[in-house]
Amino acid sequence: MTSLMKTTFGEYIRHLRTEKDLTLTQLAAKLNLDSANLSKIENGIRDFDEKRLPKLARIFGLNIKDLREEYITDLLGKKIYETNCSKQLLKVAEEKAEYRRIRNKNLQTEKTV
Amino acid sequence: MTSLMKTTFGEYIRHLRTEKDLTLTQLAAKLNLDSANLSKIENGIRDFDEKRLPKLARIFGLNIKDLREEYITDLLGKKIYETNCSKQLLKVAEEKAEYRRIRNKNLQTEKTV
DNA sequence: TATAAATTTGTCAAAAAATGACAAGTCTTA
DNA sequence: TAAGACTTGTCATTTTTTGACAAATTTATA
Repeated sequence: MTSLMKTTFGEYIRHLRTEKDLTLTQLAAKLNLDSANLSKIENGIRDFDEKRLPKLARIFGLNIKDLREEYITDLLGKKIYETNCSKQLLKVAEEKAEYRRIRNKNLQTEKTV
Repeated sequence: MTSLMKTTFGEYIRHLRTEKDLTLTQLAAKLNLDSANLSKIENGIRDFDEKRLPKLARIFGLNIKDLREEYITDLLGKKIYETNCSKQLLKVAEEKAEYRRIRNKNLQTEKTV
C-alpha cells in the first residue's frame, strides 16, 4: 500500500486529469467514455466502473494494485458514509467479514472430505 | 448498540425463525415473501431487502435500530469480505468516510452563505 | 465583449442486476 | 412411505445502472 488519497475517487481522477492538462473530452476518449458522464463521475454523481480501472492505470502510469486499493477504499468509504456507520459498528462489520472468511475456508475443506 | 451477532444476516434470520419454531412458509408469509426466496436469503444466496426490516423487527419483537445495525454491519462485512479489504485498508476507507462527512457539512454551510 | 472550448445538467433508451413467482427437486420425520 | 419442510433452478418483471446525446452554463481567450 502506497499513500492513499483522502478524497473521493472522482476527485482523484480529476486531480490526475488536470495534473496532466487533459480535458474531460480527452480523458473520456482514452477511457472510451462519454465526457458528460466522466464529468458526473468526477463530481460524484455517477460511479466509476470497476472494469475501467486497468485502462485508467495505464493512462496515468499507475500501479493497478494501488489503484484498485484506492478504488475499494472509496467504495467502502462511501458505503460507511451512506449507512452512517460508526467506528464501533465498523469494527463489528470487520468481525463479520472475518467470520465469512473462516466460514468460507471451512467450506473449502468440507468439499475435500 | 446491543450485542451484535457474528454471523451473516441470513443465518441470524434462521436463528430467529427456528427459535420461534416457525417454518420457512410461515415466516415468509408474515414477511410477504416467497418461501423459496426466504430459503435463499437464509442460505446467503439472495439478500434480505432492507424495506422489510421494520416488518422483521415487529415479527420478532426486536428494536428496529438494533436490527438495522445488524443489517448494515452484515452489508459492510460482506463488502469487506468480497473486496478482500485488509484492516489497514479499512482504516483508509473509514478516513474517506470521514472526509465525506466533513465535505458534506461544508456544503451545507456554503448554501446558507 | 464575442466566441470558442470546456464543463455541467437533463433526459432517455438499452443493458445489467435484483426481485417475485412458481415448478420440481431433495431431505426429514412421523 | 407419505406429508411437510426445505432447496434449487428458471424465468418474467421490476429496478438500477450505464451509455448516449442535446442543451445548457461556465471558463478562457482572441
